[in-house]
Amino acid sequence: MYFALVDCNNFFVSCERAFQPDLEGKAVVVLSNNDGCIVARSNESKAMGIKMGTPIFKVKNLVDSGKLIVRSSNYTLYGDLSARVMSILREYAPELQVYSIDEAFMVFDGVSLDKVIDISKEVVLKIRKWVGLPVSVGIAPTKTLAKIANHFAKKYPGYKGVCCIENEEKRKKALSLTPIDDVWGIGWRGAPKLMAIGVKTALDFAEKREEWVRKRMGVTGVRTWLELRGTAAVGDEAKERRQTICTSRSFADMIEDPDELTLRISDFAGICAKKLRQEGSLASTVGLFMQTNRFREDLDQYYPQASLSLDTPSSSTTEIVGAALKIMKGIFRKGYKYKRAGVIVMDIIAADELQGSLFDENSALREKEDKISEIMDSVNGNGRNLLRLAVQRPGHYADGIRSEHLSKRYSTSWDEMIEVH
DNA sequence: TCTGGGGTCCTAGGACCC
DNA sequence: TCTGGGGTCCTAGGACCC
Repeated sequence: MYFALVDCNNFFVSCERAFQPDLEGKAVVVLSNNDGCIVARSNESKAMGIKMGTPIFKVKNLVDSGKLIVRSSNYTLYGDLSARVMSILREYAPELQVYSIDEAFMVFDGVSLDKVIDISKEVVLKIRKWVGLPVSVGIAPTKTLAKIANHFAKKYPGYKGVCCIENEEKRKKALSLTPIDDVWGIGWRGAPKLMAIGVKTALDFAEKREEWVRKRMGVTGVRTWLELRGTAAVGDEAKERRQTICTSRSFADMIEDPDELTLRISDFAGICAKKLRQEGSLASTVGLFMQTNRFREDLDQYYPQASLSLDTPSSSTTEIVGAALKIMKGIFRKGYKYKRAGVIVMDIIAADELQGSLFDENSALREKEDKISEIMDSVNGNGRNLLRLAVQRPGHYADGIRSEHLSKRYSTSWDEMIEVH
């Protein structure tokens, strides 16, 4: 059994470059929602010492002097290119486990190593040619080792994008060259503790005894330990239905006005309802949180949160929005400046699992609402929110989010595709 | 002045029950 | 006033991931 981890290099930056080739070879970063901080870096910007998560204002002088190029995040574009990559991988892999927007494990059971390597090489060339993105592949008997192999494939051009850890000798060599904080599953909090007691490389860690690991790092630590030793212990997390869906944003400005906040929260709730319907899911509980600006120590802080159970699991926009606003009425306090809020839908079940409740007097109304929601979905495609509930001001959501360096919607808008091709 | 968003899993501790 | 022990369930918070 082999896992081949396919990972797009500097994904968001590479997506920008795919449609704007003059960005090749330059230091480029992509910003988070709201143009807040850096969430993707090209190799050139990494080499300049720019760290993940840096607030953009801290490198303002580099931007102003033209040494660093900035793009707002364009999730429509990234989502579209991701889908193209995944569909190519599905042509080659007997089983594909999509791990995130830019990563997937191809799972090969009973396929020879030579064949796995050949396929991986072909995948690298094909994605480069057909989607325009550079990808790397790491092959190994466990996912954690595949991650490490992938790291080598990215770091050393000699591998031409494909690196394989297939025997004991290579495994030990690779682990001895991997710092403990580069290991998947060992976070930035855990690594310093391990370093302090002399565990500096992945190999140091893998050679500890199981009880030693369990005592210090619990069951998750043991899982990583097993994987590093060649025993697969990480399952397919993506396969299961999502258990919560959250839509949250920071606001460009702080909000005090409850009417204003009502509009934003309605938007978030509406997006949650739409995501539920897209997945064929229903939520039983709706949660809401609001936060003041934690960086403003001069202002009073308030971080309320609460949730509400629905009588019947639902994915209706009106019901989810209604619940979120009801919670808001309960936790809103005047006099605070809110910087962030979010709606979470929880206790999710499959829509076809729902047994009609005899006590649900509103089932006819509910059916009608589902139809209304469906119509809203079909009209609201492509990010164009034309039809909304009365409470949701048209186009309002985009108003509150800063996005000053946005690339065009190359892959999803006709006008802009014509412009490119 | 400006500081992301969306997930999962595990654990400790409280509530409650017998 | 004393005040066991074990089980389950729930929740908050920590830690990790991209």
